[in-house]
Amino acid sequence: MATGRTHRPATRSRGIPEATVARLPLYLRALTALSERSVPTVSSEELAAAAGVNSAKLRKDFSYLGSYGTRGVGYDVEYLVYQISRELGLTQDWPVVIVGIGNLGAALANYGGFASRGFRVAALIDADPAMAGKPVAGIPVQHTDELEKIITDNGVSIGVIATPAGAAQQVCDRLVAAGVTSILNFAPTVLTVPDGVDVRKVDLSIELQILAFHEQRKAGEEAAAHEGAVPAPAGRDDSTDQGPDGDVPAVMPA
Amino acid sequence: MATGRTHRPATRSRGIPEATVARLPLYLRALTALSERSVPTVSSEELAAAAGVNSAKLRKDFSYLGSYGTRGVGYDVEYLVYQISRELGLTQDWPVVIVGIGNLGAALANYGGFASRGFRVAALIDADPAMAGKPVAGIPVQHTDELEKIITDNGVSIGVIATPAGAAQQVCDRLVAAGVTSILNFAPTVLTVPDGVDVRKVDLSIELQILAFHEQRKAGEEAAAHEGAVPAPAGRDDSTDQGPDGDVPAVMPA
DNA sequence: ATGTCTTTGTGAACGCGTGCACAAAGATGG
DNA sequence: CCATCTTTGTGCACGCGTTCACAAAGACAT
Repeated sequence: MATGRTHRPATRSRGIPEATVARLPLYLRALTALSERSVPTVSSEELAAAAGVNSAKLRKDFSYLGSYGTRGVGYDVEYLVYQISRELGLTQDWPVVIVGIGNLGAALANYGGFASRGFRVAALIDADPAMAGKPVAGIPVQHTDELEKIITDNGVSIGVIATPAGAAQQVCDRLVAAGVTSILNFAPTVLTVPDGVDVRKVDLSIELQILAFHEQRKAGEEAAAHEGAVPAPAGRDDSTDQGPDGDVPAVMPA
Repeated sequence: MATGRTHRPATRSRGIPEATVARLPLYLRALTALSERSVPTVSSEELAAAAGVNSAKLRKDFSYLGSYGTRGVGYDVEYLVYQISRELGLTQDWPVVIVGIGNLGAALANYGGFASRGFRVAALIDADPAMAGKPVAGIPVQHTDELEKIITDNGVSIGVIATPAGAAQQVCDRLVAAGVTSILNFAPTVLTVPDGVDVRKVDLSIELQILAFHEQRKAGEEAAAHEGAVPAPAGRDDSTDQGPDGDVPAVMPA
């Protein structure tokens, strides 16, 4: 996963496990696709395949919501779409603000997945005065000075931070002070927030590093297998010989 | 978290738990910051605070890598930076390709966090012929026809998919067929890949939906607390009265 | 050299998440 | 109305991850 909650606040809620909540949007997407194809019912097996999960897990997940299936038949697609939407809170409108309209912020503003699930971009905010008034994705960018007013006027409770790392904590503090209680953070920083505020982070660099780890491991195992030797004790990949390990630190720029 | 592995292949590797691997980049970032401030050593307590985790967890994580600390003193910052970098495979160069140069793809190409950790953008690929040759982030966009050649010529093993959902699986198949074994997927789709290929996904819409769930829960609890009543048995939020629940499905567009 | 003090490294307990396997439920056909 | 067949819902066991709590290890002062 590319994300992780910070600290773990009141995670477990009304008996619905966090892991289940994280999968509900996946089910919802698969169900929406079925709904568009006018499929009336679906079995746990089929839906699980579409969502890429185990069918037993899917059934257990749904059991936390209630008994919405019919034995011998499956689940009613439309009904389940509604139930999951309601459980996730998508039957209401969620105004969000995006702070930091750089490349990423602009991409987020243009992202269709936001609007299509009840999320409405209420405002775009940037610290650069030159950006003010300039429309991005059809919405004029506003200056950071307006942040507090925008939050309160629109009743915004969800904020998206797409600023450079250096500005993220400060922006976060202002968002929280103004009333935001959920934050989606794209800046590569650990945000500190008071209790009761949820933070989820999306960190592109971390995702790539995790992939690199597994990639390196795969390369190491393959090399070992090719040489017909026992797996190297620590999985070193000395194919690019840089001398023995544990020598000069390879420090990275930023 | 915004990400989740698909299916769970050979997760556990050389005894390093997946959860630990996912945190190593976090530690690395904190350590790099300390290194830049020329801090020679750091205790597990300090570093844990900087990374936003529990100190016991951090020590246990490090114990999987080896005994790199000194009791009574802490960890040598430079040495630890090197050890984690090596464990993550960041001491070598990882050429990556980004497929789908829309708003998001362009943002990724410009993202500094890639280059700064040993990841090199080897090529940008898009299906739109009009994009071909156009430079994005200083790199000329190439057409999808060149995909296979680019992969093999550059020895690319990591691919980033930033295409629309409809094209993602097809692009994924071609990447895998050409030799890519790790994929970072930004398209809102479940990708199917053969064994031995790792997929991590970043789904902005899912992250927001998870936040909305907790946001709704918070709102519900607060309302219940204000009325001095027992918490509603199922946490319904009927403030926007739409009649009794379980009625008309509120289907979403896309 | 010896004692004290700090901090690591880890054994052990606990809780959550996952997956198996099956009984219960309902549909469907005779 | 009964038998059969499909599919759900869940009890149970297992394994991973987290956290506590403490012994061992080393630095440092005397």
